[in-house]
Amino acid sequence: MKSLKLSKRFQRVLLYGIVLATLVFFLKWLQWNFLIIDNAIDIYIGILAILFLTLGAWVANQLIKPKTIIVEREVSISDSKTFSINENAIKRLGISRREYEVLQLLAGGHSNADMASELFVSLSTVKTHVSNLFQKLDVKSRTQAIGKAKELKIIP
Amino acid sequence: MKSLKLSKRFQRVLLYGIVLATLVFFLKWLQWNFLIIDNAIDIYIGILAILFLTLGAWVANQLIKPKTIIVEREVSISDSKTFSINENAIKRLGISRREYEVLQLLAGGHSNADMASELFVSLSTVKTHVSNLFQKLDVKSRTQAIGKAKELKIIP
DNA sequence: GCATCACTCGTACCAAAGTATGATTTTACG
DNA sequence: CGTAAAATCATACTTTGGTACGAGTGATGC
Repeated sequence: MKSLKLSKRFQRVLLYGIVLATLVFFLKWLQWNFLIIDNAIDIYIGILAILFLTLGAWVANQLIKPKTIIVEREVSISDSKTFSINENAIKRLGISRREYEVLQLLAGGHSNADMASELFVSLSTVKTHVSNLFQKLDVKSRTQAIGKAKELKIIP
Repeated sequence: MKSLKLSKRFQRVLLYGIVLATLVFFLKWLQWNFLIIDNAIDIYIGILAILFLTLGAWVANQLIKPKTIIVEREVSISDSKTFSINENAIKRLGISRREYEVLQLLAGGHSNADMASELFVSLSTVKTHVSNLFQKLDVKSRTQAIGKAKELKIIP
């Protein structure tokens, strides 16, 4: 990467050199021509001035470090993107994998029967998981469970 | 603001004009001096070139528009501060004041009996409100009601 | 091999949630 | 003043949620 950059910079410097050389030849030619016409040196100087002025401007434009103005713009990020699961809390409460699945469906508004179908288990199994969850979360209903789970950042 | 900017720009242009005029006088003086020395025109041209090259570079440096880089900085804004109640949705769904109170307690994880105590009404009244809420929110359980109400930004 | 844990399922029972219907009282508005 | 919407309550009923207890299975690790 760095060698490439140096090489590019070298190429640019070479280009400037060639341009300058060409310019010098052009000037010599101009000088030769205008020497014939007397008192035309002012015109010659004018052309020369414009040329070098332009050249200087161009070179400066090429070489000057871009003046950067950094504008910071606040971007609102919804919590849904910022959210990260607090796996620590899950472990601390001793919530198992299956129980966590149930918790997610629970928070999604599914009934026990729905979850049973979704997870291919019986209704009683789901009830057991739910009951165990309530004990671990220290709540007494699914609505409270949802609230607490969100508080603990267990679910989004 | 705009008049100030224009005035500043004008001042700058005026400055450039003065510098140029001074330079022209200087050149004339140089020309006068070097005419005495024969074949010294090359030196004269060299000085002239360097002068204008520098001038061009300087002018370019002054005039180049600063490149503006907008950096978007991600700033997390918590939803709690961003949140505003969507009263429009409440009206659209025809949710009454009392029903909304019930909805808030509902989302807080309270049971029907709890809400009855809290609102000083009977259990059946709460049930009626809850049932009406479900119809208006088009859901079948309190957990779904909470989810939908949050979706619609009716509750935080 | 045995203990432990996660997962599964069943039964039984009670509490709570949810529905349906009807009725009364308040409140707000033209 | 009358009326419509909101709020209240009751009763009866069905469904769902939640608890308690027991029990079988499979995987893991010492």
